[in-house]
Amino acid sequence: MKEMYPKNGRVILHVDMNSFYASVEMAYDPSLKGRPLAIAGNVEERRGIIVTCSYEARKYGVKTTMPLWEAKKLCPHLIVKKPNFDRYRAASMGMFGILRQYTPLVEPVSIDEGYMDITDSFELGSPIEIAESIQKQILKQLDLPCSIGIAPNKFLAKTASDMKKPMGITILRKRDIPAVLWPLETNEMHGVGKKTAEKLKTIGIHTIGQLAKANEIQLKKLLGINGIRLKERANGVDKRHVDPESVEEFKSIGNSTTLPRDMTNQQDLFHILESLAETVSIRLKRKNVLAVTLGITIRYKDRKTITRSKKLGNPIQQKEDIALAAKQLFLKHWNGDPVRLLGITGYDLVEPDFAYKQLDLFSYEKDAQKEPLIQTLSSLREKYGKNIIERAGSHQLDPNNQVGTSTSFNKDFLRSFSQQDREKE
DNA sequence: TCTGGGGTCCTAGGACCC
DNA sequence: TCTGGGGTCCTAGGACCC
Repeated sequence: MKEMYPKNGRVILHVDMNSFYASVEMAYDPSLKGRPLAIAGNVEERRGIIVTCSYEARKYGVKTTMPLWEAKKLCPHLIVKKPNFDRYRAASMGMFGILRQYTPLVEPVSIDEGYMDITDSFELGSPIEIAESIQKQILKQLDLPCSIGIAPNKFLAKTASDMKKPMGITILRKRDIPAVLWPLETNEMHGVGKKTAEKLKTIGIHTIGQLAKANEIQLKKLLGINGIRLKERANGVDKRHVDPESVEEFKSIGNSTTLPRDMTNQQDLFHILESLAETVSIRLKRKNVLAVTLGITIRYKDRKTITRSKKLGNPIQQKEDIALAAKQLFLKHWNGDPVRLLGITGYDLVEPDFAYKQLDLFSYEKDAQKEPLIQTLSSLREKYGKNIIERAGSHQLDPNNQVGTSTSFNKDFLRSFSQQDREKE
């Protein structure tokens, strides 16, 4: 087995849950199995779209991101459910807990997929045996299907896991690339979307094989550094490591919502901003970070979308501070047209003791900002920062902010977890 | 009856400093 | 008096992914 893999090479798995949200619902309610099921946001509203759907629904042409009304037209007896994120988070924790039984080198990339580096886990068996064992265990303990890709790097593992669904295990070796990868169109590649595929066509590149042999100067001019990277990937080259820490590093935390109807009234819009600010504040606290930069998103009736952001003097976390900054940005940049979506995002996230030091500098050596559109308690605090210093330094570790590694995870636990979560709200 | 909400990474221009 | 780049920060937007 070992000679299959070069001494310095790695063995990477990509584990990808199949139609995750729909599968979790089926695990909860087995009577849903074998039926066309879709999970959709905004079920009661006019703007619902399909988030995930079962394979039975896909047979009717129902697809992710399709508007709900269109999906119902294609499949009139479609079962539609609202997302239960608590359930999905619990299932996700169970899934990653299982993966960590095989190696600590597990990197979650989203709620339903992750990479593993099993190069040094061969005492557990061959890569295929390990993949089969993982797949069986996830099915047995959580009643959830997944596909697994086995390859010498992340890109190829991700590509491989996509090739057999549901419940597939696929090996993709370097030497398979010309036969398996190169005939495909470029937009089949992870990292190439509609726009990039169109651009590539303008220089005569239609397939991954053509991309693999493309002129680098031309690629760089067309796509920047990303062009070079895509050519490397097309040749099966990807040097990124599996990084178990990356899940802890948040770059931004935000919340946005499409309004039930387009709105023009400033007070109504402010109310929305206040509730978004509250959510963002809760999430910042849960992750135990403060935001140095605050941004808003405004989408107008015609779907034209702008983002505006401002770096703040003080890192913030409280909902009043977030709402204030968001309202200021909104008033400064809103053109008065009907608004379809509003969002608030915190960037440049820092931990409380870092924020404490920052605040120390800011409150004693610098003037507070000079453009208070709205005078509130919060903006006064911004000027006379002492209260904020106490607050920023006082946050405790949130016990909910822990990654689950439970090995005794099973469906019953999954149910009870979600039950508790619901009761809390 | 068009098209959600959570993110990441990259680019590019202007301000500002040296 | 007339002249130059380089580097970094901040902001806005685009592309992509799940």
